[in-house]
Amino acid sequence: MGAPLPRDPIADAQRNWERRGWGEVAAPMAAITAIMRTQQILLGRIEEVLKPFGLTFARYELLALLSFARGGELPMSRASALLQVHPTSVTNAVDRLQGARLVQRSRHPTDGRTTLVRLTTEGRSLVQKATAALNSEVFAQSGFTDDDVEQLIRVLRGFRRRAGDFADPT
Amino acid sequence: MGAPLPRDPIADAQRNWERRGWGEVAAPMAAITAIMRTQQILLGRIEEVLKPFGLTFARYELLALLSFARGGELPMSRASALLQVHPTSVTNAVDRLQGARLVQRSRHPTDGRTTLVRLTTEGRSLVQKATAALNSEVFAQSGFTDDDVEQLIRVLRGFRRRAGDFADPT
DNA sequence: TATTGTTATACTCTATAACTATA
DNA sequence: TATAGTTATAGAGTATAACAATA
Repeated sequence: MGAPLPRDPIADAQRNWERRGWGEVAAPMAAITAIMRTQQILLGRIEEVLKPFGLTFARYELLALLSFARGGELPMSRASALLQVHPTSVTNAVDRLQGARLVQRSRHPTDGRTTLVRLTTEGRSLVQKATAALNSEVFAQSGFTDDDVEQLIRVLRGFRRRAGDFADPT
Repeated sequence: MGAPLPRDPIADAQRNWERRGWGEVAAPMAAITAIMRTQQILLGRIEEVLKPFGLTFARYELLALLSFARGGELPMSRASALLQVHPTSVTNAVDRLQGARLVQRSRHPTDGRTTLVRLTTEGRSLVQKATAALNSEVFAQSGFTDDDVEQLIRVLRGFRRRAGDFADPT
C-alpha cells in the first residue's frame, strides 16, 4: 500500500504521547498500536495465500477446526465458542462453505435444536492443501525469531487468560 | 461472547500441529494466532470506549493523526501513507467525519490535485476527550506488565521493519 | 422458560476499476 | 504521462433484534 516510511510511525506516536504529558501510558499505547499493525500485516499475508483456494481466513479457521474434531463434525454453538466469534458469523461462514460444498449441515441425533457442521471429503482435501500452503508460505517464514515466538506466546497467553478467554492456569 | 473456555484453544491447536508432524511451524503458528486473537480483544475494548464519542477506531486514528500535525492539517495522501490504509478508506473516513463536522476539506494552495483535511475546533475538542478516555480506560490498564510492553515493542518493531513498514534502523 | 440457530437488517472497513482534474 | 482524489460497486466480518423450533 505504499513505499516504506522513513521513520517508524508508532515510535513517533509514542514520542508525541510523552511530549503531551501522557508518559505513563505512552509505552502501552505503542505496544497496542504495534499489535494492531502487526495483525494487519499478517492477515494480509494469510489472505493472499488463501485466495487461490477461494478461502478467507475466517472460513479457513472453521475448516481447520473441523479437521481436528472427531468425525470432522461439531455443533454450530461449539464452533462459535472455540473460534470466539459471534454465532451469526458462524451461520454466515457455514452458508458460504456449504455453497462451495466444503461442509454440510446435519441434525443432531438427540438434541433437535442443535445443527451439526461436518467437513465433506472435498472440504477435508482443501483444508489440507491450504494448511500446507500456510505452513510453508507464512508460518515457516514468519519474520519472527525463535526467541520472538517464545516471548510472544508467553506474553499473549498471559494477556488472553487475564482477559477471560480461558481458565486453564498451566 | 461467551464464558471462558476450560483450556487455551491456541495451545490446543499448537499441540494438534505438532501431533500431525508440523512441529517446525507449530510455535510460529501459535504466536501468529495469538496475535490475531489479542488484536480482536483489544479492538473490542477500544471500540467500546470510543462508542460514546460516536467514533470508530479508524476514524479516531485519523483525528489523532491530525491533532499531531502542524495546523491540524494534512494532505489526504499523507494521511493514507501514515495510517497505512488504502486511499479509499481515507476518503470514506473523511466523508463521515466531515458529516459530523469534525474535519473539513480544503484545497492545497499550490497543488490543485491535493485535498487537505483539517481538524475543526469541535474535532480537536472531541479527539482530546476520546484520547483521555482511551488512555485511562485502555492503555493505563492494558493487561500487560511493563516487561511485556517492552518486549512487545521491541519484537514487533523488528517485525514491522523487516516487513517493509519503515526504513529507520535505530 | 431457556437454548439453538436462522433471518433480516445494518454498519463497519476494505479493495478494484473507472473517472475527473491537475501537474 | 503521472499523480491525487472521488465515485461506484462489491465483498468481507460483525452485531442486534425478532423469530422458530426444541429442550
